[in-house]
Amino acid sequence: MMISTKGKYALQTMLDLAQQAGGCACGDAECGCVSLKAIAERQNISMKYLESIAALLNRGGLVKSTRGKDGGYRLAKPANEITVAEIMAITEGSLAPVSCLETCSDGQCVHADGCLTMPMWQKLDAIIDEFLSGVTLQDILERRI
Amino acid sequence: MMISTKGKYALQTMLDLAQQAGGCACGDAECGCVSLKAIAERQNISMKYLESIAALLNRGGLVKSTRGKDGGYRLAKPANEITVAEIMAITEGSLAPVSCLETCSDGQCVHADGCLTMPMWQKLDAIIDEFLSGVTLQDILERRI
DNA sequence: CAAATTCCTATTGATTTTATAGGAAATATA
DNA sequence: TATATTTCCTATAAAATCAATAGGAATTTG
Repeated sequence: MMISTKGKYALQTMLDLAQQAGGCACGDAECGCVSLKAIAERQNISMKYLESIAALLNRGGLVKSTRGKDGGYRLAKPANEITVAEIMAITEGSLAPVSCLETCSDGQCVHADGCLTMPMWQKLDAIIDEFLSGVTLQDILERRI
Repeated sequence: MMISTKGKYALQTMLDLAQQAGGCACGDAECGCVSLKAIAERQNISMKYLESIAALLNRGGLVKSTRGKDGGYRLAKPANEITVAEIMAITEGSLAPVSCLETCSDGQCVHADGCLTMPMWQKLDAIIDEFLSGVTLQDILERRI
């Protein structure tokens, strides 16, 4: 499996934030602050687990957080500027199809020269990245894909 | 990671078999029988682990085996008719990018109707399969990719 | 001050990966 | 027939990763 529940939950969370934008309890239509509790309930995900995922998205700059009562998360950019590739890169670390792809790029593989299969893995990696880089949250919400 | 060492070793093994075809110790130019011991040494893989991988390839119909002294494995089809997709399907079970893709196809997911992301995962799955189905052992050996 | 929320660190249980071990069955050759 | 070599089969184990869970500190609103 390429994408674990971590990446899957992260995408669900980002989509939830995009959908709920402007519906914050604070009354400010511009705010769009959504608490993890609300997301966890709607998406049926353990809240404690979601906390660790939200922390990744926060550190990765995809969401902004507000602490304290009535706090929560909101998207750091418009939904049409956030791609699935970004979300996966932050939560899954890497989507490289084989682990040695990164070792190879880093020049750490001693067999890199004679490796017959690396060009194929590199191309597959590029194809996957190209596809996911072309899908934004907006695309998914509008069912354009 | 999408492809574990199991799939990676399986591909190495198949390439090794394709390269050594005809070079069997039995002297028969048509035989091409290669022992796991030889493959394990050349590819630097644990022989006992390779045994379990070879068993998968055998049951999957990609190789044929001969038991006993001077026995070994050989490709069940010409190298230009064996695709990487076949090898991965047999050794990795599935390359589905998310686990729920299969659950969804089986009609077991109760949220399938409203699922926003499934169409994207299905398309990604199709793209990956399409690519790997287009790469044969021969392509890799001739460095056509 | 109370309630709600994010933030932080540590731990745990389950699953998967990556083998290892020991021997049974088959085959070629001397 | 005996021996060496090889595939075949089942069981076990060590290590890594995944998927949470737990407890509380820090922050903010009212």
